[in-house]
Amino acid sequence: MHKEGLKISDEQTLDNAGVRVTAVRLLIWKTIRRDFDNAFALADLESALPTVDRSTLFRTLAVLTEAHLLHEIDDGSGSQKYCVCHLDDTRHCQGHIHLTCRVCHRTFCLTNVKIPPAPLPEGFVQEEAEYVVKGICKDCSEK
Amino acid sequence: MHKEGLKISDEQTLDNAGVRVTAVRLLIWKTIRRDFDNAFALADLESALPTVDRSTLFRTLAVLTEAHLLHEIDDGSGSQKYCVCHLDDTRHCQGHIHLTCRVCHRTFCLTNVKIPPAPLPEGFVQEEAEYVVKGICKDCSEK
DNA sequence: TACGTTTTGCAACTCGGTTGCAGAAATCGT
DNA sequence: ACGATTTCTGCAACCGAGTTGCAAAACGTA
Repeated sequence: MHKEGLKISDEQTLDNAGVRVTAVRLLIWKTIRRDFDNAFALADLESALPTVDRSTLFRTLAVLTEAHLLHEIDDGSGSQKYCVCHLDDTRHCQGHIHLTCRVCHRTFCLTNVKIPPAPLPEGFVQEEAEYVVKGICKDCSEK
Repeated sequence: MHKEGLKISDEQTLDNAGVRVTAVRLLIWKTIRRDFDNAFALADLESALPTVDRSTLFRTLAVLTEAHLLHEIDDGSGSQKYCVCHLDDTRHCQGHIHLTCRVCHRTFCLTNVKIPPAPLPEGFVQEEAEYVVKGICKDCSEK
């Protein structure tokens, strides 16, 4: 079937995820895909799309997150980050660790490095976990 | 030596950590020790000490953190949390995992559960790490 | 006690996030 | 294609947490 090779349009991506397609949403989604390799904040999207209102961007990010097209990252920077989910299946792409660089302030998803389990005390019911490694990224440490 | 048993005064705790002792700082430190078993936010301290100005609390928290009497936790709640360092040695008590409860919003330190190491990509220089488990704590899940 | 230094309180401000509401756009039924 | 209904968008205003400049108060030191 369409495992690789066949690319679906951005319109279809939204539609498949159950997101109603509008002109503004399509513009936002295309911009995210084009401009942001790594995690980005609402403010980043704001500068990339100065014509669209902040509240619309905010609400659209919520919609895309809800639809599992984005996932949220709390990298400790004080502002919520988002990242495109790069997994084939539509299930939550949570559970991987994130890297954040103290110098360039970029945050990366290590989608293939799952969070190692930790021993929890009796009675605590785990729902999710966040594992963020802070340090200096390859690019910045080489300079 | 004084491993257990001998308790030092709050004044001495501050002094030993290199924090200049003032009436307000002593009050703040005693309040933190008395009222907060778990992680607390600036806002919590504010309600516990309505007589002291927010900016003073804020700056004192920074001083205490700098002196390694507190450590900062980012539990994803959107507000910075602090927790008393319970280790004997004065070295950074970082490196343990934290639990945060979705129901009661309390955050706990698992001081004896170190963050399990994760494989990092070539070139990334790790400095610190944050591992927060989100879920439901014992108290809340038993209800 | 008088001096220089540090701390504190006040006020104001920033920044990211969030909401209510009215107009615009999309959707639906005919 | 049309109006009616629903949803989305932009504006404006607001919120909470954090942060800063500055003058007054507290400290410590001769």
